[in-house]
Amino acid sequence: MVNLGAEHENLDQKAYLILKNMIIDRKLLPGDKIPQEKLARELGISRTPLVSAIKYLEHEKLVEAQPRRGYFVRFFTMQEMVSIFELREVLEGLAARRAAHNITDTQINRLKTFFQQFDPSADISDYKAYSREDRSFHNFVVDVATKEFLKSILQTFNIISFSYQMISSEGLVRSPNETIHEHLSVIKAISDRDSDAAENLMRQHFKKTIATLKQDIEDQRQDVRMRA
Amino acid sequence: MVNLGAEHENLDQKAYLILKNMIIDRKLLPGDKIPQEKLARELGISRTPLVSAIKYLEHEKLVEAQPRRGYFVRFFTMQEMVSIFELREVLEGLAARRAAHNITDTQINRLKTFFQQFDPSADISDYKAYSREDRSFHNFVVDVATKEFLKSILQTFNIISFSYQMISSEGLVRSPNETIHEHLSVIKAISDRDSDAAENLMRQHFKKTIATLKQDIEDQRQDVRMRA
DNA sequence: ATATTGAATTCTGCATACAAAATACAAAAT
DNA sequence: ATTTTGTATTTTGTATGCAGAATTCAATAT
Repeated sequence: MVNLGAEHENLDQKAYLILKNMIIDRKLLPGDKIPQEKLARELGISRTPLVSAIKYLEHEKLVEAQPRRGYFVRFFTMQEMVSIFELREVLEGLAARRAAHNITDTQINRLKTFFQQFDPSADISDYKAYSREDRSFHNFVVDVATKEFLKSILQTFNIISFSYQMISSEGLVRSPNETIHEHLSVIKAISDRDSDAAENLMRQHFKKTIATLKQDIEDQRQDVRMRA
Repeated sequence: MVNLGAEHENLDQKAYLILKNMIIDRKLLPGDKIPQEKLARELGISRTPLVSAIKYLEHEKLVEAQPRRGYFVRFFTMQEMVSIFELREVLEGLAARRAAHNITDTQINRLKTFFQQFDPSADISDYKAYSREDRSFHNFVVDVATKEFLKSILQTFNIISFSYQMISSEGLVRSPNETIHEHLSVIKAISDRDSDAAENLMRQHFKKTIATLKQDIEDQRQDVRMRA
């Protein structure tokens, strides 16, 4: 018998994934109202599962409810982006620690391939590719850490970070040539199964990003809302 | 005009809070199926907002969906409880750091009143009162830290910890006489606005609890499910 | 020209309806 | 006595219906 455990994926879930992607891909921009009737028609479903999906996203803080007025894609202020990175700092710090503790030899081999395509001593100009690798790398660490709760929370914040691409190019706060050494050192610590180092290095990595973010806010000195 | 900003609280939200309390108060036990029709009738609402509420709780991992079969109050294994405390360690560590940074003089005065009713040198026997104080204290720190995301995530895990009271008496993993000194030292660090110390002490506090939890698991050496 | 009012329209929040799936249970078969 | 089968009942997942709130927009007043 094939695929006994086949997921009965309901419309909620489908609508949820589609909506989420619309936000990530910026088909829906921050501030936009979510047109229930229209969207439901486009997706060929009724409002019921769509509303369900919207409420998932409300819980993830990607969407904001205005009672009796509707649901809107959320704005994030720079200050909120700092909060998100602070959360990622401690959560991915924990993930790195768990990963160092749990990782298998096979996973170590895979881990060591991350960022191999980039030469740290040269000028890394393909921001898009680097950004993609960055995202995969962080997701991989979380996967290895393998704690359900941690994973589900982090997915949300990861998405927020990366979906706000306008912070700077391709969602990267700092340049590849600056971060690649940090990435490589985290990879080394996890591969060495050194939990303490893994957590500390990951946190340092984020602390530096947060410092840069805060500096950017200082430099701009406006109450900049993060519309493109 | 009075209470202009009155919240238009919808039935979703009401049902959500009621359900959550039913789980915390153990009116609904882990493993129990959530009876939609019956509950809706009891609450005097239709299934629509109730299902909405249930799905909130599913997202918070307090409830588990079995497609086409219904929703069930989740079981947590001891291992999962350890994961939850690991999360609380890093998240409340961050909260303590932020609290030390943000706290006002008024808040410091309030903070210092926590645990005053207990004498650290005597034998603290009222576990129930201590447990309540413990919970208020942790919530207060999170409130002072005041970051929306952090707060909303932590509320969930706090509730999971405390709703699983059977771990030991009143949800306390360790005895009051053991933890009160740690609580007082966290209070001091935050009052002194020493961010680093606040984070470290809070993390140490949790690390010890986690160690005790793990030891308990060793001692029991069974795949104990956490039904009362 | 701008502000105000009020009817027409749209949309939300909730209840209800209903088909398909799951469950319970009784009767028949082993 | 246990297992199997078939039927009745319950419950889920989704669509639809509807009252009332919000919004729009044109007509009137300032």
